[in-house]
Amino acid sequence: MEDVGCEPDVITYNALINCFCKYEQMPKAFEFFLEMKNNGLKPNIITYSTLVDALCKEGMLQLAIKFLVDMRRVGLLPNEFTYTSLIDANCKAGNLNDALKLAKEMLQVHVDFNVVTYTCLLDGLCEEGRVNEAEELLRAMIKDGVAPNLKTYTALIHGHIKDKWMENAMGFLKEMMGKNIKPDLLLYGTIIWGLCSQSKFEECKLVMTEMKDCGISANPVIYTTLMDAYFKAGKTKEALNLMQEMCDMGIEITNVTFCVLVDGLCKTGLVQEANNYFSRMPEFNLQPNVAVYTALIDGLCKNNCIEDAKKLFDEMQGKNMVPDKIVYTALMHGNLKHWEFQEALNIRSRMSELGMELDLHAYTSWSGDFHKVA
DNA sequence: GTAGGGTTAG
Repeated sequence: MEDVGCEPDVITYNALINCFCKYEQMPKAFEFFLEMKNNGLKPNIITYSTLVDALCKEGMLQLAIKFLVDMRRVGLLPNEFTYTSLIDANCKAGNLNDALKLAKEMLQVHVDFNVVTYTCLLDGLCEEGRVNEAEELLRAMIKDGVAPNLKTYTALIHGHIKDKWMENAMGFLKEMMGKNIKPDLLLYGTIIWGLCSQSKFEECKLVMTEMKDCGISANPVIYTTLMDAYFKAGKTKEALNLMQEMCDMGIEITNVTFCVLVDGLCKTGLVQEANNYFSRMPEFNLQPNVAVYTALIDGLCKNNCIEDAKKLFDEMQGKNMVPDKIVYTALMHGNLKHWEFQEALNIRSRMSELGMELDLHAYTSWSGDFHKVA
C-alpha cells in the first residue's frame, strides 16, 4: 500500500491490530498502535476496544483498565463492546461482582446492554451456579426488547445441566425451538453430555437421530462421551457397538477413545478384551499414552495379573513416557493387593522423591490396603 | 475494523 502511495487509515490499522491480537502477538499489535499514532492517525473507539479485549483475554485485566483510563483521557468513552469485553473477562476470571459493577456503570452512563452483554452476564451467573438469577436475566432481556439467540440459550441450558436441572434445561430448549432457533453442534453436544450424565440413553439416541436428520454429524467427543457413559452404566454391548460405529463412519479415534474402551472393558472384568484392543492401537496409527497404559495396568492389577502390569509399566518407561501420579498410585495399590509390601513402599518413596504427594483419596486408600495387609 | 455459547479418558 505504502509503495503505491495508498496511505493506511484508521480502519487499516484496526484490522491489522486485531489480526495480531487474535494471533496472540500483542507486541506486534502495540507496535502498530504506536505507528498509527506516529503517522498522525488517532486511534478510535474500535482501536481501544480491540486492545482492551485482547488484554482481557491475555489475563492482563489491570493493563486493560489502564487503557480504559488512557482512552478517556483522549476523549473516547467506552461503548458496549468495551464494556462487554471487560464484563466477560471478569466473569471468566471468577470476578462476577466486578462484572456486575461494570454492568451497573453501563446503566448509569446510558450504554445499553445488547444480546452479547446479556449473554456474558448470564453465562457468568450460570458459572457461579446462580441459574435462577440467570433465568431472571433472560426474562429481563426479553422484557427489555433484546432477543436471546442460540448462544444465550446454550449458556443457559449448559448452566442448568451442570446444576443437574435437566428438566429445566430441556424446557429452555423447547422455548428456544419455539422461537425457531435451531440447535447447532455445540448445543447438541451439550444436551447429549447432560443426558449421558443421567444415563438417559433412549433420549440420547433420539437426540443423535434428530441431529443427523438436521445434517449435523456428531464429533469424536460426543461419541466418546456416550461410549464412556455406556460402560459406566454397565452397557458393554452398546459401548462396543458404538466403537464399531465410529470405525465404520470414519469418526476419528483418539487416545481418549481407547482409554475409555480399555478402562471400560477392564472394569467389566474383560481384561483380555481390553488387552486385545490395546494391541490393535497401531492399526489406528496411535501410540498409547500414559492414560491408556494406566487403564490397562490398573485393570491387570485388579485382575490378579500384577506381573503383566509390571511388564507393561516397564514397557511404557522404555518408550520414554514419564509415569505420573495416577499410574504410580495404580501400581502401588496393585502391589499392596498382591502382598508385595516392599515394592509398594518403594513406589511410595519414589513418588515422594518426585514430589508427588499422595492426595487424600490415594492416602485413604493406601492406609486401608496397608492395614488389610498388615 | 471491536464483544458472547459446549464437550471426552486413566
